[in-house]
Amino acid sequence: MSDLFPKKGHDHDRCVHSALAQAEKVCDAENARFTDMRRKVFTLIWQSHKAVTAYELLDALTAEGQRVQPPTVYRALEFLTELGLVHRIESLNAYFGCDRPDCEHLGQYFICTDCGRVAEAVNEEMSNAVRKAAIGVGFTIQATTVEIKGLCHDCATH
Amino acid sequence: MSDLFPKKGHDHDRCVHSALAQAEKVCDAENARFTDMRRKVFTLIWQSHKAVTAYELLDALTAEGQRVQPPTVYRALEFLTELGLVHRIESLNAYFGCDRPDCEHLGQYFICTDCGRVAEAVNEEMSNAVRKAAIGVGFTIQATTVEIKGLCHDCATH
DNA sequence: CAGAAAATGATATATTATAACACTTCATCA
DNA sequence: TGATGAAGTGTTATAATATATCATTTTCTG
Ligand SMILES: [Zn+2]
Ligand SMILES: [Zn+2]
Ligand SMILES: [Zn+2]
Ligand SMILES: [Zn+2]
Repeated sequence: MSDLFPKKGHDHDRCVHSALAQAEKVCDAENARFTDMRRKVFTLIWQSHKAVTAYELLDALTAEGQRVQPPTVYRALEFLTELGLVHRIESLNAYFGCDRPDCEHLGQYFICTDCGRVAEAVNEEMSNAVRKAAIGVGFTIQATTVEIKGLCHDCATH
Repeated sequence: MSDLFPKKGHDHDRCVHSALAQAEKVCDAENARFTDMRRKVFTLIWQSHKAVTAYELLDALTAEGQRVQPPTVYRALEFLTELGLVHRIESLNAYFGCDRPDCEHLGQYFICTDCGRVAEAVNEEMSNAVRKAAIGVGFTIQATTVEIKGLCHDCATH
């Protein structure tokens, strides 16, 4: 069994650090500005491996002393999702940080209903099955979302 | 290529009629009451093969002379979705009628971004791929949603 | 028919998201 | 370097989606 969800007690600061570094790189490559606000929102999203709602981010910013309004958060989220640094989980109305922003995004997510963590899958077999199903019915794919809810290995076994 | 979306100019009254008959049967089998309000909401959802929002239903009911409040619509939707007569499309916050309420629901949907129609797929290969991916990462599935957006065959070729 | 359960009505409010316009910051180039 | 336009953020208002709570009505059961 491959590791999809990070191990308990992993060095999460390292996740955040690495995510920030990758984000810098992506922004740089895209000539996009990784402004203070965007960095703050991005960092807040990366506080955990859970998906976080726009208003949770708003509250967190307020708690930090920043008094921002919804549009500010939604603009940052729009920027980050368009660059693929953050993904939106439709069934949760929530956002979480992509840990491989440089890879192709297949839109496949495992969502643990117990611990709340989200993990992105990159599974060719699923993509192929979707593609094949589409061809079979004459459908031209623009975007696909696969949201799989259940129990992560940790939660299922503890 | 198999037909997934109904043909243009098909006899939609027949879709509605058949859907109502199936719904009656399901409710009967489940000892669930297919009340006037539930039937009205169900019928409104079946006015097209598109997904429809709760507030569109509310407006339609109002236009019919019924002055109902949001909870009334949401209750009907909850009832119908729990019985599998209606499905919720997460990425649209909208609901559409299941045309095979007696089959297993795999949660696979094709959504045409041009004409707005939704079609439910029942594709074992996709399900198997999802199941296999989950096993591969030690994930216990509770529910899966596959929402595929793009162009239906009609819209792609016209 | 009485009493309990289920469904709906009604009011209020919570949650999620966007429109519109003003102001500030930043990149660019004359 | 400083005018200029584009990009980003602030601010206010409001739209769109969804639920909590309690009152009333309808239906079922005995
Ligand atoms: Zn981590
Ligand atoms: Zn978990
Ligand atoms: Zn039809
Ligand atoms: Zn179409």
